[in-house]
Amino acid sequence: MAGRNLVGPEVDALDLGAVFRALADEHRRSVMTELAADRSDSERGCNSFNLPISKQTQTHHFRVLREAGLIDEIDYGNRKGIRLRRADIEKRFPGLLTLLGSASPGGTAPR
Amino acid sequence: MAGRNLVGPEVDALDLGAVFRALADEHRRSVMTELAADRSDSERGCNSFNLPISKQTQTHHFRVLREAGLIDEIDYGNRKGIRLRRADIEKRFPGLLTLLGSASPGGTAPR
DNA sequence: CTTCAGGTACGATGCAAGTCATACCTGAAG
DNA sequence: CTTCAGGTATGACTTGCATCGTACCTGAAG
Repeated sequence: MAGRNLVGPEVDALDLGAVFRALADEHRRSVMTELAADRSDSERGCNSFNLPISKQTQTHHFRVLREAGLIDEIDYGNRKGIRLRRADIEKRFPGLLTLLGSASPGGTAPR
Repeated sequence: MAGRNLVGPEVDALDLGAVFRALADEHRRSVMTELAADRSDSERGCNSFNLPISKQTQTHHFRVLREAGLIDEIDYGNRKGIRLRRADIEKRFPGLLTLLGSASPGGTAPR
């Protein structure tokens, strides 16, 4: 079976407040930074991020990211796929994903 | 007297987490959106934003914005000036201020 | 069928954050 | 001096949120 896409907000309904609230958490931001860095936008598993938190908390965080409209969650029943909504984000909030890359406080020019 | 500038973090020390946490609040984000919209970057008074909250809470919010490195607070003793750190923000997080402009969920083209 | 791993639902807990009340400080104007 | 408006400090309250424990669901492999 192809898996069902769990619902998130439409492109036009994306709220900047929800996005900032979602990105305010360290763990969620690290997930988004990883996703933004991978330009192939391949679907990833939930535990491919090595988050140092319990699985219930991971469920919570991915839900927040989805409800903010940042990722898609594909439900396969006993496992789940994560995909970045790059096109939608770039359309609604251009530059946001680039911003996530310039996170490290040593910045874009380490040398 | 010229007024003393209250201390905030240096440009290189700006933390994206603190910035997102600061912008997660509605009131602080509205202040930042107003500041970002004014390209003259003139110094503004604290009560020129018409925030529907008490003055103690306003003190709190401006402090958070300053500690995140987003604004400067100039202390005149019995009043205070607010100035956007546009250059620093653009240097460290290019595109962030533009992002604040595309906030409204009807977007850049209301009509 | 049973077993097992990945994921969710619900509830409880602990902590951070937004809010305001009271009291106090600061500088300008009478 | 006194008065007054803008701002801050401290403390209390309340809400939101990140976290986890227990229990349950789902699909795949024996």
